Amino acid sequence: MSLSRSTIIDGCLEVIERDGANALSLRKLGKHLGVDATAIYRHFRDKDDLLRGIGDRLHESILIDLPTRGSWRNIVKEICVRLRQAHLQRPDLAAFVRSGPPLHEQEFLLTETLLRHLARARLPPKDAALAYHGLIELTVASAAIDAPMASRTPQERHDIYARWRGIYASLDAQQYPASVAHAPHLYATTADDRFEFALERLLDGLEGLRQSEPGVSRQLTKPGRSRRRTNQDRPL
Amino acid sequence: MSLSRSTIIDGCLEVIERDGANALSLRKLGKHLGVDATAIYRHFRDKDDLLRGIGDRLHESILIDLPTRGSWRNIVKEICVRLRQAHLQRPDLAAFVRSGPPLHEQEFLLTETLLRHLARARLPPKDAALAYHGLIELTVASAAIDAPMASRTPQERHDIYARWRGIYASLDAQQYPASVAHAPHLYATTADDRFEFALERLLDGLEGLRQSEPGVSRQLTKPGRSRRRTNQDRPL
DNA sequence: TCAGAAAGTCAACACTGTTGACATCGCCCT
DNA sequence: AGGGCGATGTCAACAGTGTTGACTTTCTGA
Repeated sequence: MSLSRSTIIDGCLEVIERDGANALSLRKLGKHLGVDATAIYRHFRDKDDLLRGIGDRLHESILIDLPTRGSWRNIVKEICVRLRQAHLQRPDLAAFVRSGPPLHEQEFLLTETLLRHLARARLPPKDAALAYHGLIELTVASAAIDAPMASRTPQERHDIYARWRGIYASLDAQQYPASVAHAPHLYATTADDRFEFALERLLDGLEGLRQSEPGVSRQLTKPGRSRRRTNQDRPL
Repeated sequence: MSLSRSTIIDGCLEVIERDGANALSLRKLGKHLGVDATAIYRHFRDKDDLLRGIGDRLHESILIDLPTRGSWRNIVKEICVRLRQAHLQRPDLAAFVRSGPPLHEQEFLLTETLLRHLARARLPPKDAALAYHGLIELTVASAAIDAPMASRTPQERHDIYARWRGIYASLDAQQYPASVAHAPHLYATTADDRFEFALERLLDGLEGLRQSEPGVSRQLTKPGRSRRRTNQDRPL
């Protein structure tokens, strides 16, 4: 039936689109492709390999047309936002990223790009590596948490968030004063806004690690935690 | 055999301790408890219910003996570290946290405690709520990512990380200069250290949102956080 | 052309969560 | 004390999963 890694992954995405990611089984995929389920094993070592392939496919969209000029902060943010976007589309994607280091070209390119811009921000190499890990973890992870919600309609999301807020608001004010007081603001914005808030704060923290330019007076960098607000960036 | 929700969860933790979390099946659990597998259905509606029970059990350890005095920052950090620890023990735990708001008393208490200390740090309520979401996401999520590694022996982890570093180090230096340059620092510390780095940076960023004490000269707070409005609703 | 590799098929294995029918135990009420 | 009755544990079975080995077909390249 002229199967190939590429056409199989196409089929996966169609099945996932239709039945959800959790419902993807090899037998169902085989039926969808008009092929025996085990034929897939001629192209992928096992299901993990297949899922990884799906992951790589989704990663392709992240780096295309990425602006090469602009503040390091904006570009890093853009990468993270896109990475999150890709992961939101396929909830279970995190399961593979989770399990290991980059194995495909797209992921290597992503790592490279991220590290390059962190170095451009004059983060010491060690900090740049740690920042890379932190950014990836926050991004991928928050996507994994938000994915189930992303698959619902905006109306459903709104209702669900409202209900959750209500749960907090109706707690016993004696026992849970802070929860009641903050209830109006919990789940009050979109999941994307919440992610961007955390991402911005993480980036704020990274700003404090930047080394001053070699030839310039270095009194600008404060040793402790500064809340310097350097790059005033426009929201891409 | 005098089964109960509590003793079953005990058995779960023992099996998980021995065979890893992914290997927990009802039949194996039944054998461990000296009981038919399906007897568990007399106490839990289904496996999800059982896993939720395990989750709640693990959350119990987070707040006990939590220092009540100390800087908001240290306490918040301690909560997050403990929360991460709890989640690392049970990889699949994230799947339920993921799916919703607090459902058990332990989680309400955790939210309350976290919000209280964020308010004590003089974060505006709206920011405190967003900070709460961000801290939870980073913590739970990073735990979900690191969990598979946590179930291995230190020696195995060391070897695996070394291999991953090697992958980056052996990339083509022309095409991936930043990756090669940073290779020695990638996966160079423990996952716990990487998490703490990201957490510290996030906390750094939160420091910048603190309001000055009412009676004190307020020149420390910068007037405008211009960037806060991103205003574009992402489609999802 | 024709050998040999690649690709697809089929049956089977060892698992998984879950359900319904059956047996048993212990507790409450008269 | 005895009768019921619900809670609990047992057993067999179902539908589903990923995966493997042996078999057959198809295609390619020397």
